[in-house]
This record gives sequence, structure tokens and C-alpha cells, in this order.
Amino acid sequence: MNIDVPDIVVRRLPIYLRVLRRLQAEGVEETPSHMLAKTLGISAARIRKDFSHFGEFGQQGRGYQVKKLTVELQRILHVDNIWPLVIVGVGQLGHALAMYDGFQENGFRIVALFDNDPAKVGMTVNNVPIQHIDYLEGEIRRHQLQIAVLAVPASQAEAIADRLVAAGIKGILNYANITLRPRPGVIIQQIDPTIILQHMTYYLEQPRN
Amino acid sequence: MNIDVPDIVVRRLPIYLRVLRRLQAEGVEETPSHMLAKTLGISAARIRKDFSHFGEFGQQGRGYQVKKLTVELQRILHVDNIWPLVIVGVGQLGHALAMYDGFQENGFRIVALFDNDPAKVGMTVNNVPIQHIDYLEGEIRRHQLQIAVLAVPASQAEAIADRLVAAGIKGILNYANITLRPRPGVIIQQIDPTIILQHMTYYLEQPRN
DNA sequence: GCCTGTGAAAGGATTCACAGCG
DNA sequence: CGCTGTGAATCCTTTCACAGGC
Repeated sequence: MNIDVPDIVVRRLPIYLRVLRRLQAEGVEETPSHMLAKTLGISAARIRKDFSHFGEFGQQGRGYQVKKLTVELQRILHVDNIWPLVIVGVGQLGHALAMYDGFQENGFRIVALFDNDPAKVGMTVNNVPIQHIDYLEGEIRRHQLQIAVLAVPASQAEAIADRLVAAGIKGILNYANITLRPRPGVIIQQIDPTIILQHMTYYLEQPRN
Repeated sequence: MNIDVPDIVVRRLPIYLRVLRRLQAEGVEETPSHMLAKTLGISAARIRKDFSHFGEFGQQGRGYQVKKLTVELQRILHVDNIWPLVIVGVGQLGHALAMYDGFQENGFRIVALFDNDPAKVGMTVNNVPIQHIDYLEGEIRRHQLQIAVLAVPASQAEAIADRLVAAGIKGILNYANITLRPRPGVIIQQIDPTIILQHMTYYLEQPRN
């Protein structure tokens, strides 16, 4: 049990949580670390060490109670309540994200959508109305939103990120294919499939050509 | 210069490449490591050390030539030719991915789309026809495809992954919110926004509630 | 002077291996 | 006996700091 937990450990917690929820859905009530380890392709020691940063959740000789561990992880990750989200940019991608059920299922609720295209304003996606981006700051402040999903073109991403941060956003999930400049006090994470694919191709051999 | 390069270094190369392409688009011809470092929010030493695994690409007193370094990184990452891709699952997300320009722009071309819904078969997205999933293995073998993007429901992901691997796929980019069982000789990477958001919330405080 | 490339040092993360408990 | 939790050992990554070159 340790006060300051390495970020690399925190990153793995949501992955553990996802497996545990799946086990729970399958009716599994307890599981030892080496079963989780096998499912995830990592070592059992790492799993036990990771949990040990937060307390003692297991039972010798038996393993972990799935239900109990799930609850603990949700508490640790602050996902024991619903987090409201805003999505900025309702193009193809933003639209698909707004329709995506996974957010709801994992404790996030999309409460606002913004776009700069007047033609889209007033339309609703998944029962959430699209508002003009002029109202971005007002809505963030009104709902005290902390998390934004950024799905605008790369050329606009930095400028929108500045506006989000100025309005009080503390976490940005960026889908634009640009590395956003770091901002103090703000957690910025990136999703870019081409970055991941280029990492893969390092290990692959181009066929003919 | 080293034979075996740590994976963590390889993971950063696509990020460097993206910044360099951006600099090139802006007309910047050379840049020192500390400028790249500042843009990315990491240390200059790390950048120089990363490059040093592959050779000596810089000039003392001047930095790196953007054009030259770009070419070197593309070669190292095996993205100096076009990689063909297949997308499996053409729901909201698969559709958005099929429309996404970023793949083309970064050296990937979508050559086939598959879905199990007969109503979708025959429709085209971005000029690529949707085929029934029965033809999956045949097309993968015919085009000798190595990379697949998986955008099917979580419940089907493991089964489809098995089929992909049996047909010769070596890299899977998985969008389903399940951790796929590891398969020997296959690189599996995951994109799951809720995992990233749950990592963020660890560092945020839930407001009232 | 500015900047790279790199050994050496420092700092982290993972695995080992086992005491201790149910 | 099976499994957790954990110090110790190992392994890996980053930073430091500077020689050497433009």
C-alpha cells in the first residue's frame, strides 16, 4: 500500500476492470491472479503488485472475489458515478462516437454536442442536440464539465483545445491526428489509429512491391 | 546504434514522424531535438537516444533535417510503401473508419470491407464494396493482407480474430471493447475510448453527487 | 556557440521467490 | 495445498552531462 501510484499502474486498472465486468457477466464469482494474467497476457505477479498499491483485495488460497474487486476498482478510478462528457465536432467520427453505446455502459454520459456548421445545429444525435460552437464555453461552465472529446479537423484542434481549457475542461480525449501541445493541469490523451498501425508495420514485412 | 530496439522506442517513432510531416508542411527544413521535445512535451535527450538506436541522423550545431529524418523514419517503420487494410464490421464505427481520410494520408489503403448483415452487402463505402463475411478468408489470402481493423461487437471479436489469424493476418487493430486473447506471432492493439477515459478520471475529482 | 550522440548514473518497473495465511 | 502480498533482485528506461564536431 503506497501513497503515490505510478501512472503505468493506473493505466492498467481500467483493463482489469473490463475483464472483471466480463467475468461477472459470465457468472464467475472468484478468480486467482494467474487467470486474469492468462487472459490479459501479462504476469500474475504484476497484477498482484498493481492491486497492492491500493490495498489487500484478495484471499490467500482462493484469489479475488470478482464483485468486490470490481467495486474497489470503480471507486479507485472514480467511476462509481456518472461522468458527463461533451463531444466537439460532429463529423463522421463525432457522429459515430455520439452513437456509441460504450460510453453509457462504462459510466460516461454525453450531455452536449458542438459543431461549427450551422446546417447541423439543431439536429439531434442519440437525443442530444447539436449546438453551435459559439455556445461551447457557456455550456461547459453551466454543466461544470471536466471531460471533452475532441473530434475536429487537426487544423482546428489546438484552438479548440485552448477554448476547452479556458472554460474549465481538465481532460481531453483527442481524436485529431495531431499531438496537442501539453497544458498544465490538463490530462490530454490521444487516439490515432494510424499511429498504432505504423507501430505494427515496424514488426511486419512489406510483401512484394 | 543497436540491433534490438525496445518496443517503447518503436512506439514513439510514429509520433515523431507525424510531427515531422507537420513541420515539413509548414516549410520548416531543420529542427533541433529540443524543439521536437517541446512540441511533444518530452525530453530532448530521449529523442536523441531514440534516434540513436537506428543511426546518426543529425548534424552537430544544427539539428535534424526534417526531410531526411522523415524519410529515415518511414523506412524504419516500413511505411515507405502502401499497406493494404481490411475492415471487418461496417456498423457506425466501421463506416466512419472506412470514410476516414487519415488512413490514406498515412500510407494505408482500405481494400476490403466485410459485414455479416446481408442488407449491407453490395453497398459501397468510399468506393469499397461491402462483402459478406463468408468471403473474409478468401479475400485475405487473395490480397495477402497482413493487417485487419476489427470493428465488430465485443461478443463476436474473439471468433473473428481467430478467423483473421487463420487466414494469415499478422496485425489486428481491435476497436471492440474486449481484451483479445494474445495469439503467437500476431500483434494485437486495442483502441477503446472508455479505457482511456477511466484512466483520466483517476486524476479528476467527481464534482457534487 | 549550438547541438548531437552517448557512456555513466539515476530512477522505475517487472519478475522472482517465498513467508504466511486460509 | 493454493494463492496472496511483498521485499529483494533483476531488468529496463530516462536523464545527466559532456566530448566532439559543425
